[in-house]
Amino acid sequence: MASSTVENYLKEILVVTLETESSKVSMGQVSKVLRVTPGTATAMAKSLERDGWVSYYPRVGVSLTSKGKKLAMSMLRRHRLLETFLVETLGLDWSEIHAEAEELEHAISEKVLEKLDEFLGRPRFDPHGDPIPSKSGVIKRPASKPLSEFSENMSVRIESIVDQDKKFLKFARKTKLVPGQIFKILRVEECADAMTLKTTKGQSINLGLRSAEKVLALPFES
Amino acid sequence: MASSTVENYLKEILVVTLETESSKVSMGQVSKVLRVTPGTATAMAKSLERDGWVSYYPRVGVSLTSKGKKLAMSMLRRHRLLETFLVETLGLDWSEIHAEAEELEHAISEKVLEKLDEFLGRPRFDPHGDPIPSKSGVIKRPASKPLSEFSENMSVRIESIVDQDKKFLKFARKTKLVPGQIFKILRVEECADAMTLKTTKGQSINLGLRSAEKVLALPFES
DNA sequence: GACATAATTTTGATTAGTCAAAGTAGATAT
DNA sequence: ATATCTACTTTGACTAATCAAAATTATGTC
Repeated sequence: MASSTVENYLKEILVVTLETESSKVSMGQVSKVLRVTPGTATAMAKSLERDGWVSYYPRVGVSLTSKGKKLAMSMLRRHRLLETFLVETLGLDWSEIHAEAEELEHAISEKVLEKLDEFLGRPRFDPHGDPIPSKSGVIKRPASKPLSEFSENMSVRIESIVDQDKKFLKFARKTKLVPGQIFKILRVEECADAMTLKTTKGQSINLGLRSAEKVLALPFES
Repeated sequence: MASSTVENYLKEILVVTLETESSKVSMGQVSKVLRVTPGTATAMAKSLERDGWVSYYPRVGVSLTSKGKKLAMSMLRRHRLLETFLVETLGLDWSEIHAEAEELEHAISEKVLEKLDEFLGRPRFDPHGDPIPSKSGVIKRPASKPLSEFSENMSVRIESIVDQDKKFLKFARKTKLVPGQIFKILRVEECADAMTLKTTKGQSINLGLRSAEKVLALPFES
């Protein structure tokens, strides 16, 4: 049985792996995402390796074993299903579900999760638009890319918000910058580090490119 | 912040306090309900006292401080609301909800609990018929008593099942020995350690007195 | 009152997870 | 190629929670 600490390490290692698209995650990254000192991350890497969750390459980083990946995927599934439940069923605010799911995901059993999945109608995406891994651990990542990479005059459909920063999430919500919404890219000003979007209803939003990197979208054919 | 171990100790101490109706709980009882060795219970009693959750009287036992009682009540509330949710909303089996709620109760926040309470329509009793403490920690214990203490020819209304044993819960469910049901006590045979009940529909059930002690009921005036 | 028994406490040890601070190894720059 | 900087590892220490087994204290019996 993995402790919830182990579950957290594995989940975060998986998330970083998916984000960076490189199989090894450095101890620096691990210690940063888990908010522990580097020494702690190293110590943990060793015991994760001892228990067969990861391979540890000193001074390079860790990569998930298949056993580790399986558990990490299952954690991601729990997390995203719980977030869906918290928003859809209980009506919690979008900006607070992450922390809540973070706690609950370690306590919910496979059995309850299965019932919850059924109750929710087996959703395939969470409220952020991120895909929910299937029971067998398969995850379909749609070919979305950051808003910052689209060019002027394209229409896009928001897919997900990568960032978990509370303030940004609140802003995103207020401006309807949420999964499913359609926008047209009015202007992209590389030199001014900004872009302008327009909703289908004509409202326009100014977005720094830094923030635009955090919003994934698909091209939208109208 | 109390660890979930502390939460468990306090909750179980509260449950024993309510059951035995005496304010001090001996270390023997504590070590039994929490399935730890006596030495562990003693060590824990000291640190619970250090942190202001209980008063510890060496060689006598512990009693909850008001701070400890408050947290313990809140745990009981979480537990019972979660059990209600697991049965009512997710349709889990009566016999498996206890263990599930035991895990989830440490992970659910006040905010989510509040939303859950609202979603469930602010129930006042859990699926076992046990009262759910209010947010402020008030609990109404109905004046029910064990089936074994009723006499022949009385009609009773089942209030709750004290035991958490899986097999017994399954049996209880099958024979409709569940909260709300009405039975007539046909016979009580102290010497044979058994009693016979009859449902309103005429079916009869044989119950050992040992088991009858675990079923609480109220006299029922028809 | 002395002795056996049961309950409780002490003691010594272990594991998981953590930090601070000192040490080491690679990469980078001059 | 040497010095420096940064990332990583090691070391030593701490807390929470636990157990096993020895020591202690009540309790009840004769």
